[in-house]
Amino acid sequence: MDYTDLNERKLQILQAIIADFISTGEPVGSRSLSKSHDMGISPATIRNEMSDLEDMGYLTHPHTSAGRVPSDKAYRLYVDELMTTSELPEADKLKIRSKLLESRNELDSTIEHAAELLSDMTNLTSFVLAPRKDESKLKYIHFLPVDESTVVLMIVAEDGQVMNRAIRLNEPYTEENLELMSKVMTHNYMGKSISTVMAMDIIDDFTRDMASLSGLAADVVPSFMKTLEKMLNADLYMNGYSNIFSLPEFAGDMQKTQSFLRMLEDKNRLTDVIVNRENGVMITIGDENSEDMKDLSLITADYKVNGKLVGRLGVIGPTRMKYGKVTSVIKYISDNISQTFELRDKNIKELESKEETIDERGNEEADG
Amino acid sequence: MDYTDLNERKLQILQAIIADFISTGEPVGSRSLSKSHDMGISPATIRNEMSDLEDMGYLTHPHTSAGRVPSDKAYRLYVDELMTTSELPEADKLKIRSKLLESRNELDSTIEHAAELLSDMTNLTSFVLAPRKDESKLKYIHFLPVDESTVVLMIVAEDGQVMNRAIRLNEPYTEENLELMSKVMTHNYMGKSISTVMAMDIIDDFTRDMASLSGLAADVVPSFMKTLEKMLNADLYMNGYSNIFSLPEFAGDMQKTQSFLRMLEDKNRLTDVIVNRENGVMITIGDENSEDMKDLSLITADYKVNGKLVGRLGVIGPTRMKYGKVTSVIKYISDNISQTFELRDKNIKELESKEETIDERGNEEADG
DNA sequence: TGTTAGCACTCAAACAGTTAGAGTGCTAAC
DNA sequence: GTTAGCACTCTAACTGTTTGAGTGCTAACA
Repeated sequence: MDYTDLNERKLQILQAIIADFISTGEPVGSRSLSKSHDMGISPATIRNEMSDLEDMGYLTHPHTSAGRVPSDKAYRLYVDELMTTSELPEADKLKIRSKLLESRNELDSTIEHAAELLSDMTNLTSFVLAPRKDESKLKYIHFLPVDESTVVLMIVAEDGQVMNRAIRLNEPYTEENLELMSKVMTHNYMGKSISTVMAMDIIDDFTRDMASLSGLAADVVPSFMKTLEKMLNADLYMNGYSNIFSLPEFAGDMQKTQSFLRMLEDKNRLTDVIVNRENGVMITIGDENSEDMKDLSLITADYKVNGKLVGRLGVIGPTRMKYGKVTSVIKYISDNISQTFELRDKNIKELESKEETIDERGNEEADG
Repeated sequence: MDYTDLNERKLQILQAIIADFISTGEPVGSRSLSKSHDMGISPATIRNEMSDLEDMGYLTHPHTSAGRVPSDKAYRLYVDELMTTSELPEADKLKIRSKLLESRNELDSTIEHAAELLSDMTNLTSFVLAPRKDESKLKYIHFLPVDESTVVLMIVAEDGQVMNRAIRLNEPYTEENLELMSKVMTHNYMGKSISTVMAMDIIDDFTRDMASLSGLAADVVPSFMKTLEKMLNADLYMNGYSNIFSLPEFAGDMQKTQSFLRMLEDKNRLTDVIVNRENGVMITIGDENSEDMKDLSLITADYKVNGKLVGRLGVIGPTRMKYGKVTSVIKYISDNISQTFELRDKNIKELESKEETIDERGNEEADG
């Protein structure tokens, strides 16, 4: 977008207003602005500029005698043009690195840790979407006996995702049945993406390749489909629900707090929103979001495992948030998740030549 | 406990006060009490009795000129002696049955549904603790290859619980290695309870039975232990966080709401509390709980799968709750989970013929 | 012409005073 | 033992007032 309608001074004033408002949460007035940011012009002049900025839609006015508040448009400008994304302090970086490395052998806990870090460091509500699997390919399908009427279905994807589900059967089965099903289904679906398989006619495959098992199909197929669906609807880890209580915009407003929490409780909806975002770092502000989030901002970023985009993480909070700081944190964390999981491959090569020892020193790597 | 210190009339008055307070949330005064419950004595007499009840610790007084509020002791008496647990209306029963049957082939979703039902019908925050596995026995241990440096560890227990975890290895492996590990570990640990295995010296077993794999042990053993631990720390599903916003005791009190939600966010702590409760229906009121829940009440019950106690569900909310109604709902749901999973073996046919009618009617009112 | 000082005006928030209502505790009479 | 009556208490709701931060406008100034 083009912001040539704003001259240098207007930009400067707008930036000052946004900065002040972000840090205090109070509408900022001309007088206090001219005091705090010593910019060599009088409050009256600032007022004139503010008035112009309001006409242009960058500022609003809660009521006649209140200070100015940045509009969503102003935040957009700020994020695109004015914001300074400062480097994260070394202490924060260290904290992130060490916490992520702590669990680097376990994908799931890494993801949980990432959510914790994110909400702790931004003081907002964070979420991490575990691997996106639309295009991940199936590798095994396996049925395991549990008791006479229960089996476990296990699906393994090439990217390491495993999902299982207990299925209660209404018909008896034999171990041979399970073996056969496992083999045939693995053969039929391996190497195919989840969405491809979901579009196939599984029942048809059953009757063609495992006619003797058509009785089991009735029990197994729906669960199989649901499990695939669940693999697509990746888990959403959330953290820091109650952080909003420390924000002044929610402090007095039970209504607002309630609707925020209600919105967060609808995980399917939220997952949907998150899944459908653009890749890379994406910031959406206020009314750029859907109706039920029009007072909120979302910042998301992706992380990779082995160079492939697999998951997404981010925060949600009021439009008044420290965009610069938050963006830095999110970027650093997502890069670090990716790195944590990429290092490994290189490391192993190194390891193989050097043999041993890295394991003990494991904690200090990922430097630089 | 013995409540012989209370004569008939005191009991009657106390019951009336508790009933009124539970339904309105407002302190109840002598005058309004004598009006609403026509008990043939004057407000003055009631006042005298109230004063006695206060001396005995059954009532408290927010301030001089306010009505009386039941103390935790009063609720305890109410729950033990006075409460009437009415039968659940048929509509509610139907709703519960049909929703649980909907997912009867999948243990996990049944549990989720139970939590949803519970919070919907009590308007409180509900939780369901998935199967308790302290004593469940291991059945298989299996390692699956994913890529050159990742394997999936899968542990299956006799009760059908499956847990898996991706492990990243710092050493290369071969499929034969995995086979061997799977076989030996299954052989060593099958039929043993999780806690027994956790107490064993796994590393030692490795060096004895799979000396050639001692290199892998360093990567595998910690993850194996953690996975067992995770199997013990059963998942806690929660539902209805935001229900408390509709309760007057929280409505004006941000502080209280915040601390409630913060408490709920500490899932480990909460799981601990729930795990350590007594079997059967257990109600704990106010200061009978630990310090951080001293303004709250908990009601829990257990559910069974195949006749064995496996999980626990319940609600948490202010001490002012509809103990009778809530208890009925919890009981009905827990019995129904147990039944859903037991019925199966007996006469599935019978169930299926009934199920059709329930299913149809269930769908009408499902998901608004 | 852009900048500034001054001034009238506005509004929310904080404060103080008042009233109404619901309640208590005590006492004396029934 | 029960009750009516009464003085007293406290909160919640309401009123009016003040204060302070802010605006918009106008007229003077560089």
